[in-house]
Amino acid sequence: MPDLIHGGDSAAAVSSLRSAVMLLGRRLKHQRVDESLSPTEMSVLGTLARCGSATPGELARKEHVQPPSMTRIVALLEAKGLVRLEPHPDDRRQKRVSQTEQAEAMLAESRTKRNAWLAHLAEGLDEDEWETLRAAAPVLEKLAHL
Amino acid sequence: MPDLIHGGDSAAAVSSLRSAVMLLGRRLKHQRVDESLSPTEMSVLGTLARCGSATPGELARKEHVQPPSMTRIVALLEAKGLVRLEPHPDDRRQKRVSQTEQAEAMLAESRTKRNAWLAHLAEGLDEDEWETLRAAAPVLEKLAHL
DNA sequence: GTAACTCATTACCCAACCTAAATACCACCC
DNA sequence: GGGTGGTATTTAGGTTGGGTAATGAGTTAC
Repeated sequence: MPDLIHGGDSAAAVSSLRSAVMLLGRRLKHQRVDESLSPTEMSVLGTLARCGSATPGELARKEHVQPPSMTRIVALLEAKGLVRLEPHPDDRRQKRVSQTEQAEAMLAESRTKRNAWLAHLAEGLDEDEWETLRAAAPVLEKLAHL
Repeated sequence: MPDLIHGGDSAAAVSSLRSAVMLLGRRLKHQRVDESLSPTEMSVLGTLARCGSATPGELARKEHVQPPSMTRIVALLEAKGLVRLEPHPDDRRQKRVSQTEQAEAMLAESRTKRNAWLAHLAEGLDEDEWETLRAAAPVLEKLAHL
């Protein structure tokens, strides 16, 4: 078993990580900024904010969703005016997706509300625990994208 | 804004945490030990392993799921022989749910497979990053249950 | 003993994915 | 240049894991 490439008791950590991530994910689903936006739609907007613009296929890969799902998500976002669709300059099969100014504004508002919710939750954590979490956030993000 | 009860730039951490948790959760959904078991069903078995036994209502609260959903989940688990249902000794409205030996065996196997998957993923992480994650796991779990 | 509450359940519904197949396009080779 | 294989997106249809509302059975308080 190639499990203990990293020392110690990773079994417990993995198990704990898995259940915590799933549970937190379920709860986060209910904490939407805009009721009409699904968690994945939010996530796509976040990705676009970081990457500038991308094709539907790229987005599907980054979000680990199948292409047809991304098509629908992008279509919904466009209908809400949060995303712009342009033809790809080099390849007419592809499209370029980029966020609108409206999306930026919404993301800002979103960040504020999420902060409030998580800060409220984090009141049950002491300063050390929160610091641990802050350190882990980027690692978790890296792991999720591997 | 009651966001900065803890110093620094929690906004970025929160945002990062949220998207990472959602993305990882989506990927974990596909990494099932037993194809016929949903993530929440697995989670319920885990909870039962820790707590011994519980009523459907207690389980629903712990998993942050509505009671009717837990009824269905428990029924499915029972049909698969992973869980036992007994009448509650003191209150005939309630029931006691406890895991079977079969469930314990499955959980053990599950732990092995998940380890393999996550260890594989974690090969993209260096030792320090993995250590950070190990430290964060219990905190994340605490947070998820707050 | 009845009113009010709680636990579990039943019946029905919906959202967010998926797979398979179709369409449009590019790139290579003869 | 025309066919052939491969890729990007979309369309169509299905599954699943939850949710809400309403019901039934049992308990507790008055």
